[in-house]
Amino acid sequence: MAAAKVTASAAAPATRVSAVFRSNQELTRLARSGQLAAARRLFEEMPRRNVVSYNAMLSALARHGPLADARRLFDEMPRRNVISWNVMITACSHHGHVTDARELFDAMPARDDFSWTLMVSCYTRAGELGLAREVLDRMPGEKCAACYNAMISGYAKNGRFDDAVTLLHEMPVPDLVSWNSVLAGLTRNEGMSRSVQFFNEMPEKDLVSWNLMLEGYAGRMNEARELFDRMPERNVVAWNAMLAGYVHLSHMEEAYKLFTEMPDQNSISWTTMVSGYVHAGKLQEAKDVLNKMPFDSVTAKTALMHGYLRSRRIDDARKLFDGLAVRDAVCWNTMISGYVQCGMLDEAMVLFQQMLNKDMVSWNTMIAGYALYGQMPLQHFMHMRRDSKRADWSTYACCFSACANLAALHVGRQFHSLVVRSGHISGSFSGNALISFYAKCGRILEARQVFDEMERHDIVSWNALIVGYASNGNGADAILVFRKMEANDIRPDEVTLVGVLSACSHAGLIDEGLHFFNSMTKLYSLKPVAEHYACMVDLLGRAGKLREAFELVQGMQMEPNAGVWGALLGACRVHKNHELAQLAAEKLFQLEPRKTSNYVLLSNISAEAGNWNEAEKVRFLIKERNVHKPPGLAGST
DNA sequence: TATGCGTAGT
Repeated sequence: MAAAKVTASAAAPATRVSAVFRSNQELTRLARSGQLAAARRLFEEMPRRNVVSYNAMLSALARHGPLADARRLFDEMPRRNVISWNVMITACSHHGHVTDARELFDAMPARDDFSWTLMVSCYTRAGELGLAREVLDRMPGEKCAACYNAMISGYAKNGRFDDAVTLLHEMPVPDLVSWNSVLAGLTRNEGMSRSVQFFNEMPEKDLVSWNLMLEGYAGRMNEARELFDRMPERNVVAWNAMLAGYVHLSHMEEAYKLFTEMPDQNSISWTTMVSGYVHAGKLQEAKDVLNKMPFDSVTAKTALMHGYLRSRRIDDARKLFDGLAVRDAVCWNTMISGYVQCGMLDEAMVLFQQMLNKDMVSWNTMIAGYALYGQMPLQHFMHMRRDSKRADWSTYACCFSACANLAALHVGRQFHSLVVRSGHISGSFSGNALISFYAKCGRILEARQVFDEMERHDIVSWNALIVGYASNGNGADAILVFRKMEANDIRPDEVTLVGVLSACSHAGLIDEGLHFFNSMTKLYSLKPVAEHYACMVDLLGRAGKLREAFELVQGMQMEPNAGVWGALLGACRVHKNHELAQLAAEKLFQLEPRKTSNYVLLSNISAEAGNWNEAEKVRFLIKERNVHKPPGLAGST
């Protein structure tokens, strides 16, 4: 043995190096495609490993395994280079472990442009824009464009367009990616009128810019088509955006026509078709498309699995799941949630325990499932959560939000006592979730008690209490808390104002509401967003001032969203304004073509107005557009 | 060879 080793190393170091090289390539491939088990096996079997082997294995674990495993490998590595550190930071960032990411960033011996960019995007992803900006500003020398872009898209995603544009102009050479980041924020959050304006002002445009605009027109196919025809060139992404538009409207004939006309279809085009048929309730067609699909795609199979599960065809779904070569978190969660919705909690639990990379959705699904069926093996969950100790606050937060959404007061109380015993109450995360939980369950006094017992209050704590009072119809107390918050020198944010405005609305404080709304910008330098307009429409609507409400909507700087039209529609119902209801409903159907409650509301308004023809027409629309009731309420189908 | 994901699935 020893002799053979000596000969090998003396004979041809070059071949040995290339063997490691080849193994590394294979390892990288397995890591990329998510074949974690195979990657592990190869890594274990490799007679020699270099830093690249370790990095490849680390990135496989970072992307597809539990964070703890990645960390263990990172700590065991004989040698690390800057990429090892960067991969580890990425892993922490993806799992929401921002503090760990920062500790690594501070500890690393040398940083490259990548590291700085990673840290900025880690913070923006967590909504910590201030900290992200500090990192960007601290970056020595000439800052790279990617780092600026991470910050710009962080601002844009959070609706801070002025900051995004300001930073864009501070860049030595703003590239197209920077412009496109802002445009992406606009098309996804602000509606199209502002996007069009920005798009026209862009110094140059590429395919990404055009495609973002197309994506923004989703469901408004006349406008989309017009833009599509105007494009100087089209790639598969553009075609896919058009396809998604038709699919979004459940116009599957048109989608299919487009699909056959496309110059080339990629895996996303096929997946879009599969999911389109699934949402249209056409499972056979979905299955046919999937079978013809020349790519192996977890995403497409997950879509069909979802369809089966919605029709309670558990065995068909499970067969698909078992046949998957690569399983990511989404497909696990889909299968687990399918079991939960069918009341098969034991099966759900078995899968949940087998799942390696559980995320928030997995935990939420299981906890909500047990809460739904009135059981909750609390200790069991807490034991299981040991594998990622540091995320304990998030477990509690997610328990509380599950309980709150289900109004599971009793179970939530049990969690509360567990939190107290485990000492996690001091952190504001679980405390804030607890406030919201009690408030959502209508126990505002208990919410208040939690708030009073907390050591420190951040903006979220104050907001939770204000919104809590408001949603429980106690507008006066909400405003009292708001005044106290101001007295404590805490600067209100957008959420605070949503709470305050809805408090005024619930309490019938019209003048106060108008005052807060009109002085938002001046007093708190907050620009009203769609949610604030929705509150004001609600406020004016409740007071019977429908005309003022409608004028407010027409004067909006941004595209009114579904919340705004929904508030108007609700007000129309109370005050029996049939014409305006019709208009608001039309807008809602465009924005949320699949939401049953909108159709039902309009149908009811028409019926109450004695307009039976109209009511019948709306019911027909529901059938024609294949609008589905949400799963769980669907009964036996 | 390894790292900041334009479009798809919970």
